[in-house]
Amino acid sequence: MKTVTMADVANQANVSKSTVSQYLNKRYDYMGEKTKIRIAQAIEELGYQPNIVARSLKQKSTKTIGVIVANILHTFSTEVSRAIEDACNMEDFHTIICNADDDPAKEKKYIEMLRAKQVDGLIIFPTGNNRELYRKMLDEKYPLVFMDRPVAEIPVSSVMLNNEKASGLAVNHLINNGHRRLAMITASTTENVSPRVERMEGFKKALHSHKLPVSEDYMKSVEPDQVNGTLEDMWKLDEPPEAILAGNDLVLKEILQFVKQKDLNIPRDLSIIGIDDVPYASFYNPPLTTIAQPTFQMGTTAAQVLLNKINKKQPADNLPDDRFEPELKIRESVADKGGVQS
Amino acid sequence: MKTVTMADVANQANVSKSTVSQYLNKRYDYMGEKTKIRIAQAIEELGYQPNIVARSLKQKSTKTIGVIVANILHTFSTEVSRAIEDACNMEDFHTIICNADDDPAKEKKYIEMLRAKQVDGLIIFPTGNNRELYRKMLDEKYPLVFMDRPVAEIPVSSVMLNNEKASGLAVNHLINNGHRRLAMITASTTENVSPRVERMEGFKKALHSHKLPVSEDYMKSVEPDQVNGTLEDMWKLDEPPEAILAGNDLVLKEILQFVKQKDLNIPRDLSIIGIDDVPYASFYNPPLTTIAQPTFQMGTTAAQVLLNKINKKQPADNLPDDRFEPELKIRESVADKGGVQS
DNA sequence: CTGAAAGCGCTTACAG
DNA sequence: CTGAAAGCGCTTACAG
Repeated sequence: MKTVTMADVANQANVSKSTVSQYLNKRYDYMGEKTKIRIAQAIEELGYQPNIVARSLKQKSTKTIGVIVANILHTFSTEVSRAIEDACNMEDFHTIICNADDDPAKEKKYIEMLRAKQVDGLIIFPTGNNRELYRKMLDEKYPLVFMDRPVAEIPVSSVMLNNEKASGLAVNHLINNGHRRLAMITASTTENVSPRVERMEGFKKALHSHKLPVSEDYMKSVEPDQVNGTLEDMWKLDEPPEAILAGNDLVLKEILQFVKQKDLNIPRDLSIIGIDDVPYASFYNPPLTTIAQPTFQMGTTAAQVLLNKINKKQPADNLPDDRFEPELKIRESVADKGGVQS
Repeated sequence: MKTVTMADVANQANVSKSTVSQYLNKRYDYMGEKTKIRIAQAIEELGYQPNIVARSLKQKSTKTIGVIVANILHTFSTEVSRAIEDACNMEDFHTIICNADDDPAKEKKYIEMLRAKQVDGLIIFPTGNNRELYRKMLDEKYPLVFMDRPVAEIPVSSVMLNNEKASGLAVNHLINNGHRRLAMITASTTENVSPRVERMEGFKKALHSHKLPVSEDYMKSVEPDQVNGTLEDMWKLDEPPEAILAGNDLVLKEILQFVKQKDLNIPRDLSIIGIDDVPYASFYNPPLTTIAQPTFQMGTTAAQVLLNKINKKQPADNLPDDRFEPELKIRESVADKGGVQS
């Protein structure tokens, strides 16, 4: 299994390595027709495949980018990653996806590993706790874009959802259908993960603007494994909520499990809206009303912004953060209690 | 952003590049204590990060493997991929995942791309239509393992499910619960994709062994977008099936959609079992009885077999194909019609 | 139109 | 205990 190299091709074709290289890179400008043919034949006969590692070393570009996802278990992450991959493929870039598992230490390890592998740029769903590292990359002008979350004081372009609006859309829909006692559960906000904070804020604001009371008992930010206990507590209240907004897909799953365990009927006993249009939403019983994120657009945009930075088409992080619009997908998990349609 | 190289570190520490390299590779055998410290300091001060691309070129090993999945939309693929990643991480190997999208042309492109990138080995969920390429890799003794499917006449170790047993488990469970009219739908077998064929075979055999008639009207292998039409046809029969076995997760999804559209009740009107333990199985309404594949084990095994080949611990493809055992997860989508429990 | 030469950033016998 | 030198497989000015 001796590998055939460019030198072998050059020999076989009776030209120099330089010429073979030109040929491979389609710089045919002054190349003789017969030379081309000889080279093509030699490549064919020897079954030559260029060694990209060698090329990368010389060119100082690997034509690949890294993406570090905070947590691959979210459908959001997988969908966005796929969109990034597709967009990169269009431009002949490859993609290496890593899962930080919500662990800043892992995130750091992956950033270093990917940079050691000389990826040309990074799209990071930041855990938020590697500020020095982010800062260093910014200072070095290393091509970087954040996804889903910004990082305070690190002015790097970030591709994000309009999170407040996402909650607003849900609250409006619920209120328009006659609901009054609305609850919301998000994942833990202890790390100050901004989408969770913003979604909760949006929830409060929307309640306010409808002149509804905002009760702390109805608003919880907890770890997934505590969602069940949290719901138990709510159900012990004199007035349990009539509707609940799940801050993301993992929370939704826990809520659905609780509903089953309590043998509640959706939407008769409880209306549900989930942020993230989970894959089973349309064929669940009942079909689930959700707030969809435009994952495809978001991934595509992130890839384009990064590729522009890599290609120096865009000098700095001067553009405003992109905020993408959520979309309400009305299905059947919200009861019609005779509210006003807006 | 001038990158700092090993030469810079050597200068700073007043040693040669060789010594720095030794240090980095922890070959401390004869290294002076003060030398070590000087090098460590220099690395620290300069913020030096080794360039893995350069190392790979020299060492002719990238410490990364590629995995080419037939279709990333299957939960099976994503779960197995994650297991492979984890197993590789343990051994300090990286993983690049590519999605062939059931398209042999894409598969070929990825094989070539990954080999050009000098990955040390490949795990392929084969589409089956690149036999010459597979053959070539076998001949070159390039480290390779197949997942999910074998390839006829290409004796490369393949990690697979015991597919016949998977169907058998489902049929037995259904019959034990008093069902008689059993149907099965799998994805298209036109490409001779063996798991689909084997699952259908297993279904037939199990029926036989229970002395039940095998009706062609109840056994269909079609593309996902034809599942709905196929079911419509079955429901026009004088006796539609009482129970249906979904050959994989994508087929299951289509069946569930059909059930909803026809407003059928599971399991009163129709019992369902799906091969692949889909993530929503436990909290669907009703919870879905499934046949689970040991995806974690399968991925881990594939990674280990490949890593062994790469490390030459294992000379050839002499080991028998691994067949992994499916597991019946009894939940609530199968009616109890008073059969005999086995 | 094509080739000789230098160099990308490492590693690795080998010499001392 | 450490260094000089060659080489991994390419690309790219530059010369002719």
